[in-house]
Formats: sequence, structure tokens, C-alpha cells
Amino acid sequence: MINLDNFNDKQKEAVLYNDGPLLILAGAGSGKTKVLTTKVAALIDSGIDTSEILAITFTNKASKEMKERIYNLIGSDAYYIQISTFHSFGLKILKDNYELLNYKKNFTIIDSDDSLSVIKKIMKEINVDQKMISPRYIKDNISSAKNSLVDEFEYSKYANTDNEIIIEKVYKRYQEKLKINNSVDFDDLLVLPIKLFKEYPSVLKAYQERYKYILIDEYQDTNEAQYVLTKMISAKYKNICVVGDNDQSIYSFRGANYQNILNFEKDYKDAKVIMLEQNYRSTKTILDAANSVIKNNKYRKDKKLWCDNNVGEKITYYRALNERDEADYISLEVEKALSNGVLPTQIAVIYRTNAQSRTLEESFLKNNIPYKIIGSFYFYNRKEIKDLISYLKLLYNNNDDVSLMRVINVPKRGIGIKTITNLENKAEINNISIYDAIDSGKELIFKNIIEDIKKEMDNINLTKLIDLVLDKSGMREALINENTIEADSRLENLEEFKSITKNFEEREGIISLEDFLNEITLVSDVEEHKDSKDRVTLMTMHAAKGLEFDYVFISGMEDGIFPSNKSFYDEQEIEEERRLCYVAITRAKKKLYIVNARKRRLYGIDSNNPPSRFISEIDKNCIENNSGNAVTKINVYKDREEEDFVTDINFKVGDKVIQDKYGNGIVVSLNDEFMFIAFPFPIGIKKFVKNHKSIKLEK
DNA sequence: CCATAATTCTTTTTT
DNA sequence: AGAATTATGG
Repeated sequence: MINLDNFNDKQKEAVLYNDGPLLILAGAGSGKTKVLTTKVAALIDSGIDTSEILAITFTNKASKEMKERIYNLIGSDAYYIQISTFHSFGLKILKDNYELLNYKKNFTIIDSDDSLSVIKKIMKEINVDQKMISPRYIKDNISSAKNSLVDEFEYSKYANTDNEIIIEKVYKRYQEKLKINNSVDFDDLLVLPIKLFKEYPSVLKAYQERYKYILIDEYQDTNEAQYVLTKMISAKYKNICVVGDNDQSIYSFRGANYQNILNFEKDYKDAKVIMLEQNYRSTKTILDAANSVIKNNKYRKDKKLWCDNNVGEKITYYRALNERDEADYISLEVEKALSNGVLPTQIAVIYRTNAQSRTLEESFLKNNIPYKIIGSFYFYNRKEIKDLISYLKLLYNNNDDVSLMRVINVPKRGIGIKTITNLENKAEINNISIYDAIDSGKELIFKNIIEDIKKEMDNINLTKLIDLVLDKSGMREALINENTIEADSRLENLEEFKSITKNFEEREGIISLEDFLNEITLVSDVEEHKDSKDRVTLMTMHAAKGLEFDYVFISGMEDGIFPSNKSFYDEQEIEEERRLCYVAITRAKKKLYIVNARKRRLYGIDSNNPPSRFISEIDKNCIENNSGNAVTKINVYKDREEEDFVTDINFKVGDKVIQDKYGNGIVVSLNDEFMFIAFPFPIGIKKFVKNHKSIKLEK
């Protein structure tokens, strides 16, 4: 029997209501995951079969966590429940119905990089200048069309402008190419199941019968395709439970529409709505800080999360000299926490962009702090790893032209552009894949290598297959012969890749190449394939959603970084950044640090960013400034030679200056008493006391 | 065809 | 800053 002693009334109600549509509006830390997992356990307890439940999450990490927690409640029955991300659920549907959609069994999923290179290729084919319209722009447009369920034919109906007509052409050709390659992209994993259900109502009916109970987490992040997909499957029994929080909607760049959560009550007239507003996670201080920030959003349903928890420690604010000082300060405070007995798994450092992880990583390495970086795809992005994966994909799906092109001349086999262009033309004319078009020359030798490996691959495990590929392809030999430090490191990475397949095989028993390829495409994060316990976590704020830690460091709290300067011009985007800030703050249970840097070198240029506007929105009682206590004095000396600031100067019009609060600006006019400085949009021109100490000349 | 040099591009957040 | 693409010379 399920024990509900530790549940409040609302939570109990949410767990036990299983008759019809249910909307749970759950604030941060209100026990949402606890409710969802217990709900699943309660369903099973009441006699519902594990196969009748479908639970959908947004990230792989969230689904992994849900599986674990359900396992803790009901044991190994948890393995039989369909708990997955939208994309992997879509993949499952495709795997079960590929023939109906005219795919072959061994279709492959292409990742974002691959789809970009397909688009570039098409643009060359149809003579579109990449300087006039960027491939990325086209890709984003195609992707958002797909996520709004606009297919290439529908798109052409509305294509008017020059750009749209180009996109239309590329879109059509892109779909054709993927089809010939027997491959699908990420978006297809959502779009194709919907297409299937529309064309074959009987198939849809079978899914409706199968999944009688549907649970969807983070409903505010669903886009049109995801929304339609769940609506279709739940249409018969309407036992659909969605959980969400408008204040945590942070994926609109991916087409997410938090209106979906409001539409829920329209779609299901008899929907039950339960609000979970008591926070059990954070100290009162942290919650007050979060509330004081989010209340600045205009487009928002007012609600207030409350808690009974302790006041706890104040938030510590530290403004560092530069990004290295920032990282060192964090390292130092992390070390302090660790020596006070805080577990490394209970500490997280979060930031707005992945690029910020580098400096932090260097500092952690230097200070011997064990860490793991979530969501940095740098391992899979390495050339040698991509090459290896392309070999594997090609072995599995010979029609995968993208992978073939990647490796046909790796290592160098004397197959150049000319040969490849000829092959492409031949494939194009005959409407076949490049692999099938090969029948002579050096490229035939390549084809024979693949065929050779194919003969052996069925009898060996994955790890051995990788060795076989490295040997037969000549990749290993070429790298050994190169005899450089770089080649050695590439070899090391390839060995490291084997540890991933080994882990896989140990975890899953025997697994197929098919399963492996699907998983590394959908879970393209090394850390999620490894058991890396006892480490401090570094990740983006987006990746942190749904997680909680005793100690949280938010780094890079600067205007321009967070909120991102790309969001400055659009109120809606600023509001989304603010929701992200709300998410970031509410990750912390006990202690929150907010850190930023006066001077930061990012993407190769130096900038002097003012502190994030969100910091000033935090209730003053919640936060204390620790910048004066430069624990990192050593760095002050180290960085002195790099000091760019000059004081006591006679300013003149046109001088580039740095102002403590607003950052970089230009002196536009001055008199004996005042000076006027222009700052980038949206700050504008501000008036200051002349030669005020907060203004410095930029060298 | 290949290696290297020079130049240009990109740089939010994720499946 | 670093990656990616293009130009150049062998």
C-alpha cells in the first residue's frame, strides 16, 4: 500500500485523482516529482498494468531520475513502464511502424550538425549564396516549421518573401535527401508519429488503448508537435495528467508555448486543477529572493510560493575581477563547503552558456576538485569520435550519405572532391544512395572495407567492433604513424570511447549497434553514460531545471551574459531570461552564491559587463556582498599587470569609459559639474557627477 | 590530391 | 578564441 503520510492535502489529492484529465500547477520545489512518481506507484498498486502507463519528461536526466525514484517505490516493475523523453518515445513509435511510413528498419537519426551539413550541401546544389542567407537560419526555420507541424508542402503555400521561397526549396530537397538516406532528424521523431496517426487511425487507436494513463512533466515546455501528439494519444481515455509551472517556461526558443498549460482547461472541459504552492526545498531566504525576482514579470499569472522552512543563510554575492578570479573564488568556496562536510553531489555550479564552463573547469582542475560537466558535447564533437560514429552509422545504414561522406576519405585514401562530386551526381541521377552508386576505383576499396567489417560484425560485441573498425579502416594505423601529441590524444579519445561502449554493455547486457546508435544520438552527453558519482556538477541553467542541490553557485550574473544580450531588445525574451533566473535560484536548497566578473573575455573579446539587472531585483534583505573580502587576494596581484583601468583623468567627449553600474559607455557631453555617458541599448544616456569614482577610462 | 596558410565565420539555451 | 572554410603551392 502506498504511504501518503508525508504528503500535504493538495499533494495527496494530486496523487489519488486518476479519473480523467488533471492539471497540476506546481511551483518550484513543491514536491512535483514526488507526486508524479508516487502517482505511478499508486496506479500500479491499484492494479493498473505497467504497460498501460506512459510518462513523458523533457530531458534524459529527468527521465532517468523518474525511473530511479519509481524503482525505489515499486522495485523492478519500474523497468516495464514507458518512461521517456518525447523524442525517445517518438523513436519507439517509429521503430514499431517504420514500414507504414516507408522507412526501412535500419533508419538512422541525424543530429543537428549533420542536418546543418545536409542543408549546406543543398544550398550549394541549388546555388544559394550562403552569405545572403545563412544555412543556420534555414535550418532553424525548417525546424520550427516542423515543430509547428507545417510540412514542406504546407510551407510552400505560405512562402512569399524571397527568403521563404529559398527555405521552401531547401526544405523540400532536405526531406527528399533524408528519405533517400533512410534517415530522420530530431524533429521527425515528433512529426512522423503524428503523420502516422493521421494516416492510420487504427494504429493511433492501438496506442490509445495501450496507454490508458498518461503523465507529462514540464507541460509548459511543450511545443505544438508535442502538444498534438499527447492530445491524440490521450483522446480516448482522457486519463492525462500534466504538470507544469508557467514561471519555469524556458524553452520558447524551441517552440515551446506555455499557453498550452492554459489551453489544457479549454481542451478538457472537466479538467481538475490542483495547485501546489508550498515549497519544501529551499530556505525562506532563497525563496524570497526567487519570488522578488519573478514578480517583475508583467506577463504572468500572479501566484506566490510560500514555505515553512528556516530563514537560512543569506545569499552571498561576489563580484570578481575577471572570469578567472570568478572561477577561483568559486573553487575556494566549493573547497570550504567540502571541508565542512557538504557532499560534492550536493554542489552545483550553473551558468547561462556552455562556453562559460571552460574557465571553471580549468580552475577546478588546478584545485583538484572532482567535477563533471553536464551537457557539454565536446567529447562527441571531436573529429575522431565523429568519424568513428559515422563508420558505425554507415555500417548500420549503408544509405546514410552524410556519414559516408564524412569517412570515405578518413584516413586519407586519395578520394578527393572530384571523385565525391562524381559519385553524388551518379547517385542523384539514379535516385540512389552514394553507397549504392559506388562500383569502381579507390572508392570501391572503401566499400569493400565496409563490406568486410559487415561480414564480421554480427559475431562480435560492440567494443570489439570498434577495434575492428579502427583497424580495418586504417584510422588507428594512420594516427600511430602520425606520431604527434595531437594524434596520441586522438587515439586516447578513441580508447575512451570504448569505455562508453563497455559501460553500455555492462549496464544493458548485450546491446545491439542499433540501440547504441540511437542512444548516443538522443543522449549525446558523455556524463549520462557514465557513473560519475562524488563529483561537483557544472551545467547550464537549462540543464539544471528539475534538479536540486544544497549549494548552488550561479556564475556570470552579468547583463549581457545573463540576461543574454540577445534578449535585450525584446520584453518577452527578457521575461524568459527572468524565468530562467527564477529556475536557477530555486535549484538551491540551503545556500546560494551569486558571482560575476567585472571583466570577461568571451568568444575572444573582452567586455566589461555591469552586474545582472536581476541581482538588483533580489530583495536586499536576502543578499550580502562579499566582494570586499577578496579571499582571492593572490589573484589581485597576479592580475595587476592586466589592469585596464585608469583613474583621475580629464574626460573629454568621445572617451570610452567603464562605469561600475552600467559597464561600457561613451562620453557624449560634459560641463564643469556633470558628464553624460551613452550606454548600449536599452540603458541609453545617463547623467553623472563629473569625474565620479565609479567612472573609469578604458585604455 | 594533399598539406598548409590565410581568411572568414560564429558565439544562448536542447532533443 | 577557436572552428570552419577557402586559397595557395607542391
